[in-house]
Amino acid sequence: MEVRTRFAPSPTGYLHIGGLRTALYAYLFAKKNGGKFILRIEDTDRERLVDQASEIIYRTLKDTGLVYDEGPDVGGAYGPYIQSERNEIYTKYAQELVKRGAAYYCFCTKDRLGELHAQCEQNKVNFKYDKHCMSLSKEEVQKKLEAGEPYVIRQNIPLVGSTTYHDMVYGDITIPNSDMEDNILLKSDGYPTYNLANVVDDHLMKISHVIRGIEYLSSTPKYNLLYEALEWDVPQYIHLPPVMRDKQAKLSKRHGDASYEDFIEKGYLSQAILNYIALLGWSPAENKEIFTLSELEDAFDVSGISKSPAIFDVEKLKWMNAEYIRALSEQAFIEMAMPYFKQAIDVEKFDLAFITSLIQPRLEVLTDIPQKLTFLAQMPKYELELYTNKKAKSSPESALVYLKEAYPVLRDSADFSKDAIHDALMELVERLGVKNGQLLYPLRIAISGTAVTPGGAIEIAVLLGKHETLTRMEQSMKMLEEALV
RNA sequence: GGCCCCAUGGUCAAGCGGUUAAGACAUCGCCCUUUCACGGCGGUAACAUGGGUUCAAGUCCCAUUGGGGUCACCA
Repeated sequence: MEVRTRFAPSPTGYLHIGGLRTALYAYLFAKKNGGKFILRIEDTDRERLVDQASEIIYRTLKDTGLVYDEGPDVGGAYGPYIQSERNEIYTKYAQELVKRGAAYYCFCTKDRLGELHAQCEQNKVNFKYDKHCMSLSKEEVQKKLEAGEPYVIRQNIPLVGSTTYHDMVYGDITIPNSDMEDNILLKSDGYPTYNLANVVDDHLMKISHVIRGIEYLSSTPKYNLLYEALEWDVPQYIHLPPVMRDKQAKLSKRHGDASYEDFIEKGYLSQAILNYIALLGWSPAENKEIFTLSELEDAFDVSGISKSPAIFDVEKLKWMNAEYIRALSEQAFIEMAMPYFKQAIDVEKFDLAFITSLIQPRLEVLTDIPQKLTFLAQMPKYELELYTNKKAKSSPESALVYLKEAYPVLRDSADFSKDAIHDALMELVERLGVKNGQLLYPLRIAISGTAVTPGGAIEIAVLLGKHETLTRMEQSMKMLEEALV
């Protein structure tokens, strides 16, 4: 039988990191097994719909490379793939379930349900619908229906016994039937609830493996009762442990936790995010961490899925992101970095390839680029104390001495290439009989005005060019002279 | 609270009855070095607790504790 998995988000906002991981695993499982990956939009809750949320889902899946074989915007043989367009189907099966005695019409008002709730609370017992409307005769039901009374259709759960199923990661799960409720399958607005819709759709769309969050682990027996009532084959189940923000709380929109798009905005690479979340709750058979999507497709296996919650660790994501940034080709890096370059410098004035060679290995996120380059656009005001560095044996006094030595060397250097400057300055170092740092450290400060720069004095001088380098040195020497009088 | 699930360093995790209990991130130290990174080398750091089973338990069973999930006309 062909493997078919699905990702079935509800369009209530951006795509959350946990949701993305679920999509990833469903995608990987399908690809690993030569199957199909399907996208289905679950928009039966008309009140929680968020405009454009579906488009965000399509876009994110495309950006990350999680290409779905069937879906609302790409079509397929089992559509429509948007639940709100499938209402007749759900109604039909809800009625079929009633016919088979697995469901029943319920006309209870909100008021009566409220009373029931209150009673249960008073008696300190768990609320459970009391099957009140099950006692209605066919004729009574028919009469109410004809009178246009609002109704829902509820699942008829057996009062005794228990239901067991096998989950591919959690093993056998058994739930006493008495702990399940007669949930609503079809709402009074005519839309189905998840309880009905997921079963009907997964069956009709021939989903072989249901991959979803652990929040469904204990309600799955209810769905299986529905499959059985309809005489349908129950799919395989793969429930996934949650992605946590910390030990206590799940990653959630409500707490302002970052979404996929937030991470992109913060300078993370799509593939780094994907790679990182792949490892959150799953570990490969071989001891390896950096994977391309297609490598993941190959390596993914259910046996590596963990059962316990995984805490999202931004520090590790940062490290992985840095790995991905470093692995970028020069051209690819420049392309991705361009918007950030433009924030800090005039890109026409600088050798971007050279900047790339300096900055690429020093980056964790793309958004760090501007602050690392601002000193190039304009010489910052700086404190004399910057010249003090114990390891380089540098002080404001020594700085002035060596700057005065370096100035003519640079001024007279016809060739201002990296090699030429390097050789000229090294010659000077040798002539003076000092350590590299004694000369180069203050030079770097003098032309950058910055404690930490991507690259040393020589690289920065090259970047700045001869004219700007000499101008900055003159200014710095002047400042030192005035301060050291 | 009922029911279900889970439990190895700060974090992700390997381990599937016999190991000096991997690896990665983070952290610390050293080396490299003109700052900062990168890179290299090394260190600190874990089987929640108590009972069993067994010649032998991180690995199996039970309990306790802790954590998560669920108990909607939400998914």
